[in-house]
Amino acid sequence: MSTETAPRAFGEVGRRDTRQRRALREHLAMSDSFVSAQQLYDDLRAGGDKVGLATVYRTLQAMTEAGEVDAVRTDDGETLYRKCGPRHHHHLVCRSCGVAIEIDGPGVERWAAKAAADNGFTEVTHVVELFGLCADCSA
Amino acid sequence: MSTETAPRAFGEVGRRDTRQRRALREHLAMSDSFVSAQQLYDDLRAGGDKVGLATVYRTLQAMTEAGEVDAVRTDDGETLYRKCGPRHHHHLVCRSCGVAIEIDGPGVERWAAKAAADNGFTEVTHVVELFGLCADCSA
DNA sequence: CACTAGTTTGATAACGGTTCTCATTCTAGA
DNA sequence: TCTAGAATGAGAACCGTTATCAAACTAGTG
Ligand SMILES: [Zn+2]
Ligand SMILES: [Zn+2]
Ligand SMILES: [Zn+2]
Ligand SMILES: [Zn+2]
Repeated sequence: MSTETAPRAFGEVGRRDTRQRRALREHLAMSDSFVSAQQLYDDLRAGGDKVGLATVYRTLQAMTEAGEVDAVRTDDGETLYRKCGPRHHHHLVCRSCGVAIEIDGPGVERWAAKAAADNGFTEVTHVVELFGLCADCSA
Repeated sequence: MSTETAPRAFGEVGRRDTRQRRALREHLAMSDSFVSAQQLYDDLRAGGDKVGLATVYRTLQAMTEAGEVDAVRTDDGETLYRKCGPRHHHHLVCRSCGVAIEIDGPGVERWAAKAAADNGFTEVTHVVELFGLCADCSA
């Protein structure tokens, strides 16, 4: 017998619980700002955690695919990551400090779906993000 | 006297009318699909136009800043360009062939503005694009 | 038409963020 | 305690894009 069951063990991503993944998850859980992989790498190192840059990138990518974190692309091509709530939402992100607010747009979802249907498009995904300067950074 | 007036001469971008810029503009005017700089470069070369890659990038960037063309970023980091109508609009873009339809979303504009205001954000811009498979590519 | 100042071009090097490589380390279950 | 194989990390490779800078070209001027 001994049929293999779901291999998932600890965290959501991957099957093994490593010091590096724990550090990353903890760091992300503490912040409500979007951060880049580089930034995260620097922060972890500064905090005494020994992590490789490749691991940061790999884990972040895996977490994104697993839906554990959200990712947005900045105008200059950097990808920023954030631990978000589980429901579908969009973001209002500060270009200066990265702080983000989750917002939902029920109308946007409907609008997107209708536009897709009206034009015969299938497998449509939408990218809907707001970038600006938060109250603090506006001052 | 002889006060300098607006230096703009021919096209919208830059002040000189060159063979390369003409070729680029013509090519863009003929297509309603989004294309990458690389693609554009290959197409122009294949069509007999001698253009340098740097020039394609430079011109496309300038045209984008001037509002002469629209640009969207794909998931894999490429920037695609398209000659669009003058009014503010969003896009429904085919992931496979690049063909795009201009759509407007009055509700989206209002929603974005309200979210920004409600949260004290200033200088807010929105990125709202729909990606899918067009009717042809769906088959 | 000839001349020239200053813009534009293009081959190529450099850049920056991200992904790949692969030998070594570590985890989790037996 | 052992071990299979998952995970790590230093550095190389990658890839779209931008910078460099001498040569070519444009658009006025005389
Ligand atoms: Zn989110
Ligand atoms: Zn801010
Ligand atoms: Zn457009
Ligand atoms: Zn809009």
